[in-house]
Amino acid sequence: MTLADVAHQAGVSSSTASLVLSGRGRELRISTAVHDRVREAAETLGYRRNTISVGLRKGLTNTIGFVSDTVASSQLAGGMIRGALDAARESGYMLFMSETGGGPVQERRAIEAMLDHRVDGLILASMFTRQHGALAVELETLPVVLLNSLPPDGGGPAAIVPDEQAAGRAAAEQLLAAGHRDIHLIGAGPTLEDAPAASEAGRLRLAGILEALTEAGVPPASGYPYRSWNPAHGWEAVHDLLERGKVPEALLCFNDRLAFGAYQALQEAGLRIPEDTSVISFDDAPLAGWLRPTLTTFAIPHRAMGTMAVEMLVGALRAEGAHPLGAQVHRVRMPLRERGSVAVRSPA
Amino acid sequence: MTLADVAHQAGVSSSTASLVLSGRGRELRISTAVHDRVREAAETLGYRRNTISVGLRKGLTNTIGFVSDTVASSQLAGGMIRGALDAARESGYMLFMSETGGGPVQERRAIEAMLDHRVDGLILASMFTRQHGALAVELETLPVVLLNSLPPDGGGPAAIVPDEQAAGRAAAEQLLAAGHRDIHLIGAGPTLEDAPAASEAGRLRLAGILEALTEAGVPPASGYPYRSWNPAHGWEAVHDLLERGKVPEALLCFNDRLAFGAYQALQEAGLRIPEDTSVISFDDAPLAGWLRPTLTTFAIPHRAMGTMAVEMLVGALRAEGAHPLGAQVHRVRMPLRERGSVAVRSPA
DNA sequence: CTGAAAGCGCTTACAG
DNA sequence: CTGAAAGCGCTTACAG
Repeated sequence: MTLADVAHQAGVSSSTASLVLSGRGRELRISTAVHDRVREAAETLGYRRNTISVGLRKGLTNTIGFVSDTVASSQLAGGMIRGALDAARESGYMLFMSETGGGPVQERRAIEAMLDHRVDGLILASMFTRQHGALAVELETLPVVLLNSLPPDGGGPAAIVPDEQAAGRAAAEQLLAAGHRDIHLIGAGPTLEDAPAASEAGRLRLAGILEALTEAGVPPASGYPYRSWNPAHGWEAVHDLLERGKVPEALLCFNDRLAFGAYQALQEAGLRIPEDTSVISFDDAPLAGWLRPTLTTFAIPHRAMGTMAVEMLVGALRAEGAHPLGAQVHRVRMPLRERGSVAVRSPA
Repeated sequence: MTLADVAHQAGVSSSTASLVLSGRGRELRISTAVHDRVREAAETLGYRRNTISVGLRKGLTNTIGFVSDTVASSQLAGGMIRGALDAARESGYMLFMSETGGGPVQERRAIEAMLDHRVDGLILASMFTRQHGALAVELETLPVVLLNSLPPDGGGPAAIVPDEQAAGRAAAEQLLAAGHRDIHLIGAGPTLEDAPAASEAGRLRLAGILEALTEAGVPPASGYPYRSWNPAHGWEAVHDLLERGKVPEALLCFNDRLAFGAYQALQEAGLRIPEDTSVISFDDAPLAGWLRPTLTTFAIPHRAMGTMAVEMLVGALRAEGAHPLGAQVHRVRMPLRERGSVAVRSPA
């Protein structure tokens, strides 16, 4: 079924059929009769426009490349894909997916493959918030947005990241407002220097936390920096804390997996959450809703970020055709999921 | 940079340049000199073949569509995407991703979009193993594979699913071999009728379990059927079990989330795993490795399944060009991850 | 208001 | 051994 078939069936030229079917018929004052005949022919023949030929002819493929390190397979940030996919569908774009595993060489190859397929725009997504390496020059010719990573030094494309620092502040403020003064940091701290080097999120969360605590005149009671943030680390930190003989009033965990480990250590010691110890955290992984009690945590707005990435791209494409996007960094608010792990402490 | 540019630079026609660059030069005995000149021109000009024009000309796009209900965003089966992406890269294919949310109308639309973009083959993936609904007729013209779902009644495309029944058998046998005779089923059972209607996995796991237990003359001590399998259900079941005053010897949980809930109830009651109660499960979610003790569970081989789907498609495409795949159902073995939650019971 | 022609960038018979 | 021509299925000036 080609356009020629439809045109023939409707008894018009393929130019006319093309005009009608692409919606430019009215504008060019094609008669209603012809209009209807073409529409009907297309309908009865079950015609569908061949996107490939359109792509070749127009130089635009209605296609966006989504290159990530391990977003799909790591099962932690699927929301970004969901948001991107939804927004793409809304705007009539298709998404090419690709995973690099994180290596710059693989990233380069993945991007080349995307370019070979003539994507109209490109999303470069990261599992964890980090600073992105230098980008290939070819990328200066089409709109690119960094999703969950920061532009390389010396400028770069637009970027979308969670507002980690604000969330850090908010987490500390949440505990302070609940009356806690004995606040332990699990994952980083106690000073600004004790942040995992590779983690932008860690650095910013810590900065926000320390700002709020300092302003309140309540320095952290302790800090347990770790390079990676898994339950075993959370368990270890809290186990150590308890061995020193003190029951912490409040634990500020740098992510939900650490909080899970903290739960385990607390519960093994017979302590109750939140009556004995309050816990607050970041990420809002599915886990957070499964814990007992459910975990109060600041969500990474993955889905909103994914949506935003596609919308920015589509906006740029519709604006003046495939021009590079400015180098703004968009920081998206991390919403608080208030659940059951923070207790209000009655003033002593 | 087009082929014409390369040809011009090398001083040959674009036919010749095409032949050389597509690797058919040797075969057609093009002179080494010309060969080298074309290669060099392509190199220095940074020529990359325009996949879109090739697609139009050949009618083949080197593209596979991956339509799922919620595989990427549910964050439970990311391995399927990973496997598919890896295999596609290996074979020089690109993957279009799309998520339908599960509705048949949305699925239909997603498939049409894929067809409009002239994918060479199609993967229809499900989050949970289920029977797939009827497929549109258009799909009879290109290779399709169902990933993690079974063909509709009356035949259909090839399908890849985990071998749930064998895993059910193996799980029961594992507990029996460890000397357990007091085995409680959490999630389905105690009889074959007590399976969640919508879950193919539940039905088959249960069938396998009951086969093995019946053969051993050890009927399940109890069964707790649930329609959905979340930690809260696991907790509830085990809480109920304990309220009846008995400490179960072994819990056979229908997935890791249920097992997590069982852990919570057991630990809140001061029971030790696996000393007091053994626990075994299915899925091998990331959670399984985070629990204390780590959870013994049968993994869903998501990644292998994803790889297999692409390889089958590519095989069919390379064989005799885009013919439909036979209706075999491939059942992939679910490997046991033997960890710390099952104890050997000394004979009383 | 509608049609004929050119062209997007390739590949593939077909000549020579 | 190499080149000229046609054609994949569209869209877009350009005529009329």
